[in-house]
Amino acid sequence: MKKVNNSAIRRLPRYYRELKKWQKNKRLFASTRELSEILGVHETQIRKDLAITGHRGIPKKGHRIDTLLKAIEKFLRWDDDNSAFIVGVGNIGTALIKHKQYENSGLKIVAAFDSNPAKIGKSINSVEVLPMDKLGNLIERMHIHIGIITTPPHAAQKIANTMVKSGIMGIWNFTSEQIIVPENIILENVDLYYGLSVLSHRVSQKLKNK
Amino acid sequence: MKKVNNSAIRRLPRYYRELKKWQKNKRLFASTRELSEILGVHETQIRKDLAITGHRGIPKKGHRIDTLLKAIEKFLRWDDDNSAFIVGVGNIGTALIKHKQYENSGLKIVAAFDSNPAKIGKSINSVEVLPMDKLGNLIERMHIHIGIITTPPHAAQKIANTMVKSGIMGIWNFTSEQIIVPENIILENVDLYYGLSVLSHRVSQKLKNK
DNA sequence: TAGATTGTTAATCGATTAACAATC
DNA sequence: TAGATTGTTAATCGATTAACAATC
Repeated sequence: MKKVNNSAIRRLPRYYRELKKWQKNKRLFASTRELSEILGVHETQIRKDLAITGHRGIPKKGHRIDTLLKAIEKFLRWDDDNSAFIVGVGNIGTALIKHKQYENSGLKIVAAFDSNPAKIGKSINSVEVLPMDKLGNLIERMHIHIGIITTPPHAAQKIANTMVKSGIMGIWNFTSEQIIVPENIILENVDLYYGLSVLSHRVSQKLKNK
Repeated sequence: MKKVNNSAIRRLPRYYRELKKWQKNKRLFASTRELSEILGVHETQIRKDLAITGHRGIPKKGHRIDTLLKAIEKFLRWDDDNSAFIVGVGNIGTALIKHKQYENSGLKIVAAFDSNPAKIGKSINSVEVLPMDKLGNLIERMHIHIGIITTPPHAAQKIANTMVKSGIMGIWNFTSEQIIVPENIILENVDLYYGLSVLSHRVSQKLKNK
């Protein structure tokens, strides 16, 4: 089993988004040098990252943008069935649902769930909001593999349990709750405040040295 | 100049949040062993991270929670003036404003800005929404050091320019736009979709191997 | 052809983990 | 005291960067 380079996988969508822009401007080739300058990622790093997709560049010209985009899509399995359910239609949940079409991310949010009766039955970008008690059943029936949790933290563990029991394979957790899942379940935690401590620490440091 | 360990700084708030919970449950001491088990961070890692705050644990007992919390606050300068302005009162912006009090993050959002006249004048959690044209002026007058950008991507660079010109020192960018700032400005980019590619890649991998 | 840009191997760097003496 | 837990030094690991031959 060849080991996967998660750092590279995380960076690929950034390249993808930038390349999409270039494509819109009718450019045909991209050199890692230019990507490097704009994205602030080391040139060699980008070459290695692109290498994992199997795409080959042409010396002196760079990478053909159209085939490279396809290679990234293929490598990240954006053509596969990445249907997901989202639970919690608050601000973050709504943001994710609304962003889904113009972020090229390979994710398809097919339904939303909320416990608030005022929200149930409504649609956001044609994603319907359903009552919580349908969650488990629909995961099973629709063979959904990815669950997104954007509820208040206290509700997160219970929802995760339902998801796991119904056959979800990966959970994308936006709450600050430390969710516990069986070992075979893939869990990605998103901490909105992750970078803040570094930012404020460095700003304070700078103020002090003035 | 001793070098700062950014990885450790990013992890400290996680320890902090967990310890706060323990404190609420009237616990007085915390061992790195227990923290390690709950947070899934290596025991030695936690010891090293806590060491940068200068706090010392007691062999056989662990760290006194109350003094440790204070030490983390002090190290991360949460007592300093971390007043910030936020620009863009959409879903993400609103989420950040609403979360501000119960997330212990040392950040104080003191005003919001938006270009939508329908939003101007309103308040979210007693944070007033002001018109965009007041941004630069108020940054200067109120000596704000941190700016948060939660607008659509296309507006981000212009706002960053205004912020920089008015004296902002750190920018927390939630848009997918690659903002360019002078070298002396601290920039933290948040990519909501950062972990998604790894999640969906691993889920696809798993499905294939079934 | 000459030279720009590639892909890859080797070297460096930094972060994580292991080992262990110190100590309440 | 005995032993649990600390803080730190050394070893490992993985990711980043440098160097360079290959090639369109």
